[in-house]
Amino acid sequence: MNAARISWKDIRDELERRIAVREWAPGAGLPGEETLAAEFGASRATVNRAMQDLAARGLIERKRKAGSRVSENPVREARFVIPLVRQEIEDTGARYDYSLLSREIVGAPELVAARLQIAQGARFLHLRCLHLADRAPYQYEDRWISLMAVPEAEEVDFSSVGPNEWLVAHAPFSTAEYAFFAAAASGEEAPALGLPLGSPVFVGERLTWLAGRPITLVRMTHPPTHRVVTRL
Amino acid sequence: MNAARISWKDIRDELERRIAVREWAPGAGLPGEETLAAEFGASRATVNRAMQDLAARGLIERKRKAGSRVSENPVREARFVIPLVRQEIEDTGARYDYSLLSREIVGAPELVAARLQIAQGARFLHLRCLHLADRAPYQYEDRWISLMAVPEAEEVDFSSVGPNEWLVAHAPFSTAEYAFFAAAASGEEAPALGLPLGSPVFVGERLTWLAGRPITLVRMTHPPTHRVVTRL
DNA sequence: GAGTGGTCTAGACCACTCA
DNA sequence: GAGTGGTCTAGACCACTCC
Repeated sequence: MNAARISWKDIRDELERRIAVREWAPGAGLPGEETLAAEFGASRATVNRAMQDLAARGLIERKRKAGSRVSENPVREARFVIPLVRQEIEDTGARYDYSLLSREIVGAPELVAARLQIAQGARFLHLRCLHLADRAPYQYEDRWISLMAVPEAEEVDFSSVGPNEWLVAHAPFSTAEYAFFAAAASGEEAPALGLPLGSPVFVGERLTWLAGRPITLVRMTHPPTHRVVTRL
Repeated sequence: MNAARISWKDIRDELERRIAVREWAPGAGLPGEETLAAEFGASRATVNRAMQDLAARGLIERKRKAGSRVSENPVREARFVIPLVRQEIEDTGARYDYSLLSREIVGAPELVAARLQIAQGARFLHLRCLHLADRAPYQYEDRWISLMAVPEAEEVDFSSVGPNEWLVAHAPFSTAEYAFFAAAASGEEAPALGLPLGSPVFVGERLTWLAGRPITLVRMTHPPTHRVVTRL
């Protein structure tokens, strides 16, 4: 035996290289798995693994009978990690602080009910919190928790543990929707974040469900210095 | 034969269900692949495929010798599709229009050079464009193209084809970095988008390289109605 | 050292889709 | 109908990591 057995990652990288240098132009067909397997001296399963990876990232499109081809419009996908605020802050080496600004049990207002597709007036726990990085406001959190879905939350005092952390540990979810957008700092957000009213803020909104039942809705507001970054 | 052979997706879904209903709590260990294979009446490779999928989505963590365990902090990953503006607009059924606002060849200013990690003053094509959806401003594009990396761009008149579309078809890239953030509309952006100066805008910034050489830097500015949405 | 996941192989059958 | 990808199997060896 001389060389190490070829890995599916090697094959993937080589295929990716050929696409990058236009050896296979966009729209052009790739050789079949069998052919490539022979070329690389690997089994078809290994080639398949490599090509599945490329397909999953949108670099190639695969169809039975038709074969594989380089995507015309590389539907590039960006992947963002969505960590807990605390982790996010501590990972930068900064000190994390948390404070609960308000806590009340109320019927869901129209806006919240509509967003979660439930009846207006359902009992909810409404929390307002602030997360700080090195004593500076990092994120203002406005959260609604369905007491129908998570009744235990009613007994919890969120003064020392953030609702996100508590929910992660106590309430599983099956589906989530996440949205990013820019907005003007509201009369609640601006003072909490120490910004002038109407400043641009970066907002992340998240909704989660378990088996169709809404669990929580949260609006996370960041100062305009905040960036969400990813590499492709 | 009675039942269809079990699929790795079936196994994945079943494992995911057990995690969702806390049959396996966060932090708890999962059975080994061999055990699960026996339970499901499948081969270890099939179970492996299912578990790899869960691991890729951050639901479980896997370690040799230690085994697999349910993630304590489900490091949920969000995946966003990054389409061409035109596609993005036309997919909503809206009419797409494009206009070139300015085109000039200049040395890279300090800010751009720093961002791309190149020498200041390198020759760049600087374009300013506007993309409209149903006649309304949708995205203001401020783009820098390295003429060293893409010399053909110098001959191209971008009055009818957007630089993004042209680049996708003519300039491959190997690495890209993408960032989202909120900002206040600048003196260039505000009038182009028909917004008051200083309005909150949603900005996407993208840098691409081919084999270490910078190709293009683009800042895409959207009105505050813009949302980037994803489902997990 | 030993257990668990990571990966490869060779062969097989199936399912989708194009012609 | 036939070609190509999708997937499963059974067995094997390797690599990492914990003890």
